[in-house]
Amino acid sequence: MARFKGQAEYSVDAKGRVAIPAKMRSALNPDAQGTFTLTKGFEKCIYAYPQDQWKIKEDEFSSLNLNNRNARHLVRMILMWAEEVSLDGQGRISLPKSLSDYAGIGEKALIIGAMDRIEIWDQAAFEDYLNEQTIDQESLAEQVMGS
Amino acid sequence: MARFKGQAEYSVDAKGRVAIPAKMRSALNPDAQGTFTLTKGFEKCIYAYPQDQWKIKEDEFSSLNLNNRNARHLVRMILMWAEEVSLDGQGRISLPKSLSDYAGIGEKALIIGAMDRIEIWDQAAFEDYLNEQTIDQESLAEQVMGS
DNA sequence: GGAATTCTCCCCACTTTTCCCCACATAACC
DNA sequence: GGTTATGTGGGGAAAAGTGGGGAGAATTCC
Repeated sequence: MARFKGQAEYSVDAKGRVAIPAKMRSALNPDAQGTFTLTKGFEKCIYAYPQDQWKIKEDEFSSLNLNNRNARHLVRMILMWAEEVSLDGQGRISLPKSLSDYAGIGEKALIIGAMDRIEIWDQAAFEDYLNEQTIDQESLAEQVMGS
Repeated sequence: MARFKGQAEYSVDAKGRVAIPAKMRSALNPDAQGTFTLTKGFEKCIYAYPQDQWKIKEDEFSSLNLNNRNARHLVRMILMWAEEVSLDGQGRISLPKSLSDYAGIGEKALIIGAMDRIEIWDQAAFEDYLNEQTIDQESLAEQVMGS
């Protein structure tokens, strides 16, 4: 499994393209064939799953009980925003308008590696997100990971 | 497991490179392949985990439930600052700008061995840290390690 | 239905950064 | 005292990031 980490601030050009950092590209599983599935993040950002990881997600969805109304809704919401994109010769992807609007992405994007996915944030939106977090990292670590 | 100890004061060159003390290099597990993952320390310093140690950390993260908002935030905060670096032919690593800014690293860095990781401090910042510590080492030992 | 326009994708070119290698100085060791 | 290992500095090749032009497909408009 590809494990992404690190951050980078890259510019979004007039055509809506962003480069994926070389370090993350090299962490990609060859199976992913330079293809990502983009979708809405839970926070105000875009999630980019490499193709091989997305397959696993899809399997999870199909294993849900779709007789349950909430499950149906969740899957619908996730899939309706999902879009497949590929790296161009320069290692960039182009962001679909609907998603970049949702994340409020302007001229500068923040690319963050987060384990099995890459997150794409607008720089200012990410700062807002940080300011919203009231709990400090030390207490959080204690709470989430145990003592 | 590699166990680092000792300290050394090394200079940071114009390209942001610092040497890792030969003693610590030789304490490295061959599995680490001369590669470290650097990340933000809780104090104002950089943590450097050898690759084999970092793998263990990552396994912990991936076992967390990422449907939980706090867990997502924690993983994001930790991983976004994580960066992989390798020793060059001269036994140096180059410090990413984001991390050396955070730790306030100038021309002189203090390298400290701390069990499973190496800590990289700015010399002046470390002195400040020492001055902030009000409790003396003896009482601290008593408090932390028991009688 | 055909022409014009827009959009998408692929390719080329330039700039900056990164990485690798070589060279020297100092210190440790035999 | 000579030799080896360690720390420091810098030059140059290669890769990464950025921007833009142009062919082809899709869409719109008349």
